Amino acid sequence: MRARVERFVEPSLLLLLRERPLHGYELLERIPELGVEGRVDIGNLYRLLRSLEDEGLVRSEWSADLPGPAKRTYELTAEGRKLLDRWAEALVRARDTIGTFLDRYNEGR
Amino acid sequence: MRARVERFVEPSLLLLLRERPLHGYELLERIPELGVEGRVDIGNLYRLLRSLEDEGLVRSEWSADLPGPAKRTYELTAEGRKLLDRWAEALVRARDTIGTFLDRYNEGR
DNA sequence: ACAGACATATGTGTTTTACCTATACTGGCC
DNA sequence: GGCCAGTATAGGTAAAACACATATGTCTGT
Repeated sequence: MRARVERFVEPSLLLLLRERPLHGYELLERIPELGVEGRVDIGNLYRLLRSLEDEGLVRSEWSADLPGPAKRTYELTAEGRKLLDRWAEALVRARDTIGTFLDRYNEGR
Repeated sequence: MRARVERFVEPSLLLLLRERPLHGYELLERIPELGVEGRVDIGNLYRLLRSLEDEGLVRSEWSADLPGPAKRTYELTAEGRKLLDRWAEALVRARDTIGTFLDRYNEGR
């Protein structure tokens, strides 16, 4: 699809996990709260979570206590928290950039 | 590199070409005006221009008149103009989404 | 004659994204 | 008891996007 802005899933996961530990499927359900456009692919979401874990940005364990299917609960590490802070800075800059773009767009009509 | 917002080159080309026809190398030089972070790969920029042309979003021809090395000058088509308008709408939504994200980020400190 | 800036272009490997399939547990319904 | 839908995690794979490198040719200044 054309005219989409991407790369928003990773910071969304980090922000949601800063608030409290969640498992993958819950993250999938909550991401729309943050205004992410289009559906997030669940397969890629699990892969992303595992790669974040490999890099020490999140930590997980199986939650044997919870009812229902086996759930892996993720929580943010101190490193992950730092990455979220860097994402927030990047997003502030991105918002400014978009503003500059739109001002110039609106000048030409 | 982590914590970057991407996918900004295509709308930038369309916006610059709406203002006036330019050739690839000029586009490369002007993109930073729009606040795009990081350097844009020149090879991919030429490829993107040709794929935009294949889709009828821009039109080009060799400018034999201009001095210096052979230059291919691009101009925006009506279709390209429409795509730019859709990009502008998408970017307005993206800016709002970033705002929502940052509000929630700042709530948690 | 050579170096450096201008200009376009291709090759290629990696990362990201989209789409599809597989597996398994649980609850409600008939 | 059998079935289905919803919950939950995960892998396979092809396409698209991106980064990095190389090739080719023109023109300007020294």
